[in-house]
Amino acid sequence: MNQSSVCPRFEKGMRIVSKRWAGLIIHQLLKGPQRFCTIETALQISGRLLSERLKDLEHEGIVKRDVYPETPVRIEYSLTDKGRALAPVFREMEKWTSVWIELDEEPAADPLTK
Amino acid sequence: MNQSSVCPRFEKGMRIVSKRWAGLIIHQLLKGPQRFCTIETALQISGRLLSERLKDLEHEGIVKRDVYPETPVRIEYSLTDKGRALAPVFREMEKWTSVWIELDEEPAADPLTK
DNA sequence: ATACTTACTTACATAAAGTAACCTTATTAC
DNA sequence: GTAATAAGGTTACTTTATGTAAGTAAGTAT
Repeated sequence: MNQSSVCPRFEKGMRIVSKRWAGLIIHQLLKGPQRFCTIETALQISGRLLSERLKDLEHEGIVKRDVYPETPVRIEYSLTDKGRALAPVFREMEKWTSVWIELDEEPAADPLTK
Repeated sequence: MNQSSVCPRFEKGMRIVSKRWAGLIIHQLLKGPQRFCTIETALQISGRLLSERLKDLEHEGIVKRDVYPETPVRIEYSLTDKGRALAPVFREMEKWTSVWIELDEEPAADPLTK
């Protein structure tokens, strides 16, 4: 007895992409393949969660993990076709945020911006 | 010293919209104004969380709450302009899920669908 | 007065996220 | 050989968010 009127695929997709950090990680990887520490620094996410989330996304077929046995070892994360197919979603999201999102004064470092 | 390379507006927007249930609620309201119990049933979300999330979204200027003192009282939730402006994001998301999301067999109620 | 409906709240258990310290493999520095 | 550094994690622990169930408040309807 499923009362839900929401498309189950949409629901599942939303669960994957809107999980905390997942969207920002994908958005970051849309800029190109990157290694662990680069993403960690860019998003200010902890290693623990980045590791966990990258595993989730790899498991969902959105992220690909490549090991280059150089010295020191280089591990690059990139998007699969499925991941890259999310680009339009994020483009629209960027449009929306640039029009509708205001930052509450917070920087406190540059009073001239307000 | 903000090392983050992500646009703060994008980050903030993502936090709002990708919070658990927020996206599904907005998507649901894109179909038109609805009352509490309708959303509750459609999304299979608990009253506790729906109440909390609607308040968040109202606070962010995405959702509007209208009280009609009928009998019994009717309270309708709808999207503001800011909320409706998210439509293209969800359209792209729908496209992505319809192409890339597979449902793992789960229904168990209708074996003919597999 | 009692019951019913809608729209919430409260209280409590569980799960996820955040933080910090530690581990592993390899490489160079002393 | 021992220490120090670096990448890419993992473990242990605290805090916050989510899920579940039961309860409340206002306004009828009987």
